Amino acid sequence: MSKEITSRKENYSEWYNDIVIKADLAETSAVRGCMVIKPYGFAIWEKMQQQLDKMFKDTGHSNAYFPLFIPKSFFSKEAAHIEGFAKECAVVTHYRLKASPDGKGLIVDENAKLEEEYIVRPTSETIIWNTYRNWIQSYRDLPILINQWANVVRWEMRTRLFLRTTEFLWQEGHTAHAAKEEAIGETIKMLDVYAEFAEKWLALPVIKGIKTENERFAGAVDTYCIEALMQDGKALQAGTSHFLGQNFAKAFDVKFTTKEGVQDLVWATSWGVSTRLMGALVMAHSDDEGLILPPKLAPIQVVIVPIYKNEEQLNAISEYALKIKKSLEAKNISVKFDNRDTHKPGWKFAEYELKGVPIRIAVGPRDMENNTVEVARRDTKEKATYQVVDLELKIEHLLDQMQHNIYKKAQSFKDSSTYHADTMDELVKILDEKGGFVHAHWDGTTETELKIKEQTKATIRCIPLNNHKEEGKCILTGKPSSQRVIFARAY
RNA sequence: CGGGGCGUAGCGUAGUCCGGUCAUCGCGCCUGGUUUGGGACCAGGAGGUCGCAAGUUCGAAUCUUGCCGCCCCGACCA
Repeated sequence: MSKEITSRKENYSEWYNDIVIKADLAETSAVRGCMVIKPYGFAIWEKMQQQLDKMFKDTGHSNAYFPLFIPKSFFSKEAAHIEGFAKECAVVTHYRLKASPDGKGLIVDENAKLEEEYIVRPTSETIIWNTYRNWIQSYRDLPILINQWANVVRWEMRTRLFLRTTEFLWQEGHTAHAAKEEAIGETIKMLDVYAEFAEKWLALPVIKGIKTENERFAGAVDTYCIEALMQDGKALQAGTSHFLGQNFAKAFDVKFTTKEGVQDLVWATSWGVSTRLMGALVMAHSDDEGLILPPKLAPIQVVIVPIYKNEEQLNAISEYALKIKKSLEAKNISVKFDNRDTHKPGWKFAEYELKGVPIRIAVGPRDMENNTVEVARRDTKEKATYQVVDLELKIEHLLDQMQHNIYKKAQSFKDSSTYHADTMDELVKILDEKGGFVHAHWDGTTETELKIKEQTKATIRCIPLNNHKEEGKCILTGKPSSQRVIFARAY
């Protein structure tokens, strides 16, 4: 967390909420723990969706849709999975209301009690696997590579805008395969898709890794994840990809006939990212002036603000500005020309900075005389005067440069916030003073992991993929360890 | 669900201990004028069941009880 941020607000959550709300991304709703995603915020989510959807399709997936309600009986088939979600499910028990006898409003009609309750999906594995059973008979039916864009509900005890809301939007991929290796390949492939998306689009460096048994998704054999670091030194899981083995096939009796004519259980994966990515975006890049959006996700990439003294001047500038707007749009750059006369230029500058618009172009009479514009970039706050000739090429280049710069900045923050600890004291000291990712030896047991969590509030975020082997001793128990794992306090 | 804090105009707030011209101030909003290269200025104006309900009292934003909601910390979790 930068000094400016700490000085501005004692509490990081408050600072974060402040930006989310003031930048017009979202607000809390009357519904417990839910949020209203406002148009500007949703436009960013749509940009993410678009790109992810493209990447899913490029890797052979199709979209489909499954019901919001899951019969309770479906939900009680995979034991580990159920245990993981049972304590945070919204349950539908009735299907009708009636007028209250006292004449005040409505009450639940007890005569309309459902014979079997429905669970509002906390995730769709169960209903999807119940459906896949009917779709799969032969190896010829495999693989099934489906993604769903949906909302899910988890009745979490504690909620935070974007990071953990009761209802959230996400995509969940659910695939079925004939061979174990193929399913594992799919799991890794989608993890790579997420990592590429995070780095190239969110401008967010991530660590790809595998979760410990303790942190694993309920019902999975292996859970892979991408972990990102926020500016306050806390980690955020930004995406997961699970190898489900044959757990769901067993639970839902999904068998197929192999080429050799024998019955076998299918192999499964599931993977997802959610509106939590919006939270990651805010917490990774914002500064005290507000949001900083990577150009690739900015709903408005360039805003043109006219500076004028009277209507006549505005008309002249408008003509000048609209020409620029057109030339930029020809390069597929999204441009807003803000000619509102209800706000002054200074007000608009601050407003668009708060909203994270990457580039601001100011045009006034002085520029018209000189054939120039003033270009201000959000990430560094640098201002420069540009000649109008080939402006679209310069802006296009600048947007690329900014995308890269925002990533670089986050990366150097991540690098400088990554530490090694060889004792518990060191771990605690680093976590208390700086936060960040801490590489440390661990004996591989859940027991030790939980003890460390109890003492430090840090969890093992992941065991990095392609982790280099290194002999050492567990920082808690001193037992031998063959590699370091990543500890951090997390959201 | 535990611990802490809070609820007064669209937003942010003073006032609450010690009940009585107390409904304060700033931003925003409306009207008029002057302004416009970093959140303009002046003048005038509109806007409030003081979260809800009951109680104490001659009198309640203020005291009591109950309820509701929000924020932070914890447990839980993407």
